[in-house]
Amino acid sequence: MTEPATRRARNLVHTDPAEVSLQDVLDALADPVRRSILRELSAEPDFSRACGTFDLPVSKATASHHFAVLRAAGLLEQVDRGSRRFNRLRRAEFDARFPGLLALVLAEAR
Amino acid sequence: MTEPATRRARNLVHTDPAEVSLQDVLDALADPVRRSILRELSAEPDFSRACGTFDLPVSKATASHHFAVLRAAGLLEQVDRGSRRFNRLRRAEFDARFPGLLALVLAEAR
DNA sequence: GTGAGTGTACGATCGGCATCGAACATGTCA
DNA sequence: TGACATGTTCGATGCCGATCGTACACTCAC
Repeated sequence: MTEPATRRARNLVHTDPAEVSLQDVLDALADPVRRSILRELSAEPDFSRACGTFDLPVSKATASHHFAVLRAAGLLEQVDRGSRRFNRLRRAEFDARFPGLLALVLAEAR
Repeated sequence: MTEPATRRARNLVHTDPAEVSLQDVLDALADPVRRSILRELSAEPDFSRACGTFDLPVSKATASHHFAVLRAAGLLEQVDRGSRRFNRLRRAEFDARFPGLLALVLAEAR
């Protein structure tokens, strides 16, 4: 672990999937916009998509809120590169905590 | 399939778990009262518990609402016996539609 | 430095859902 | 028939979360 380079990165706090409650996870996954983020994220390599590159039917402010909820639920990891924030789906860790749940979301039709 | 005996039983409509959307299921499972119903139900034989026998922190009207939501989500089957309505957890059918999901709910601590 | 691009924080609004009491419907039993 | 028990329906209420516009913070390139 090296020191975070930028100031933004220092304020980025993550939640360990192992410490997330089922309640929080279900609340996070109950929103269709958030599930679409997870599906879109699962289709490409880790940290290849910044928040702003997602095609979402909501405003920039709302999208930011959804990313924060997903991060707090232990569903994704984010890193700052330049002025952008890149995302990674925490497949293994999350699946270890809630086996099969992520698969259901990613398999959802649409 | 025989004809329903009572009038109430004739108005009892069920939802096939195979036709339930992930959205509806997540909405149903996002409520802690509903999850407690499922857990309590899983601990005893099928159709051994009537709606009124559950120890829930809500009024009679609200409890009735929760049972209706669970039934609509394909999570439980109900039969009328006398003036009571007995419940069965649709383990196999639901697990076939959403593998692993019910297990997570039943394993929830509390 | 300035400017543009990216993302967050803040405050306000809005809609939907959980909740309730009361009335109603149904069924059982005396 | 009456009294009682079980469960649903109805209308109203209150709260929480999704949503937005705006302002702000940060980073990079020039």
